[in-house]
Amino acid sequence: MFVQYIQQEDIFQDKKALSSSFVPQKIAHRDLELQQIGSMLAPVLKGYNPNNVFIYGTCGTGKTICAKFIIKQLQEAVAQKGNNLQVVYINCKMKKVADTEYRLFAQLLKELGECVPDTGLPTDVLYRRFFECVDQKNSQLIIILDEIDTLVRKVGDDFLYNLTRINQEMKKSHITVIGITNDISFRDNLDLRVKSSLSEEEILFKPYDARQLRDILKDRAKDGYKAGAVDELVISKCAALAAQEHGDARRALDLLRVAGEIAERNAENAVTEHHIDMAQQKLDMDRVTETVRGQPSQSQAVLYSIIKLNEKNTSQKGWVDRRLLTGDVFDTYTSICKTNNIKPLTQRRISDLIGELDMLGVITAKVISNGRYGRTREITLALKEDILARTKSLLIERFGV
DNA sequence: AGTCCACAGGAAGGGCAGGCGA
DNA sequence: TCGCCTGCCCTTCCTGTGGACT
Repeated sequence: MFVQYIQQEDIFQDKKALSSSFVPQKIAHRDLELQQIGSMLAPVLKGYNPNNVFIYGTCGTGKTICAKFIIKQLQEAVAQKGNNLQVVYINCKMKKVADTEYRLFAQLLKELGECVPDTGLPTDVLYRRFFECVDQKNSQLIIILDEIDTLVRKVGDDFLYNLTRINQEMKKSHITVIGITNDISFRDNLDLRVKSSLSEEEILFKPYDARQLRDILKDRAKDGYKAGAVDELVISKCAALAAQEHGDARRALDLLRVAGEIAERNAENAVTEHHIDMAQQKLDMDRVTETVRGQPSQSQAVLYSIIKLNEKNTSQKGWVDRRLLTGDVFDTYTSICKTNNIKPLTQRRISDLIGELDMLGVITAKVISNGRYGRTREITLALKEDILARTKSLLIERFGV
């Protein structure tokens, strides 16, 4: 069964180079930004304390990769001088890892080599242990908090205040925070007290254009694919598609990699434009179905009721009020619960679940006012036809027709 | 100008599971 | 074993809201 697979010629040279988390030797079109971050962190080399740095920019603009790239170089330079520098990278979006204040500090302690239980300790105990651990190390500590806006939105900005305040109490060490966020207005929403204690520096990453994406893809394809496996046309197409998605380089790399996987699976030795189209479809499909599958059954029931109502509305002939409102969704949801023997949640909770589905990009929910007929949310599905059909069949499997 | 609707969404707290230390 | 702590999911209660209607 595997003979064919083994005999088949590999089109990848180093697949890791096509992953968005791979840090390349050279980062194209980010010279200025790299220089800015570098100069902000450079005081570490002379034993001074750098300011906190905040990096803003939409998805796939190279924020994380640039931060990691500079940190790597800084670590090498610091090692040459014989100073002490520790770096901890934490993605605040990682569920069950750093999505609460407790988990963030538990994770920081774990990264510093301390043993901490996942739950059970009072948060102030964790703070004390963290403080003691950092101060004992007698070194500079750089904490990179990726997607920091997610955590602030969830638990508030107190932890940032506490994190920066620790510096005032420590005698031998110093903490620098590098916050990375997609939310341009992140800083404006911070508490004044936090803003002043952060005294941060800011850098904005602009989205890549199609030409810049093409250069990035070319570099990566050179490392990732064997010679002749991808041509200029294929790369241009990937770049153009990703440029439409707000210049997202991560998306461009995913497209290029998945297209290669599809070609490989079809036993072809080169990636074509057709493979890119298939890759795009697959990426969209995977994102949605995985999201839906990972939701709790109550959320799935809410989504199913939205799909059912949407279908009912579009199948009706003549003029009908096609708007889908929270109340309608709740009614359908309760009947689905009834037939499936699930205890229905309250309307208040369903309102939150609708908001969560909106955040996930599966639906769009806009608050509207119908005058004396009340204020509600107008809900529309945000799925393409083929993905909707797949999602529907997934939910039918779960709840029946 | 005031009323009213159908919610949105904030705040508080309950119940549960699970860990720690005495 | 018990009390205290955590996170998480949920309910209950409440105030706020925008615009059609009176």
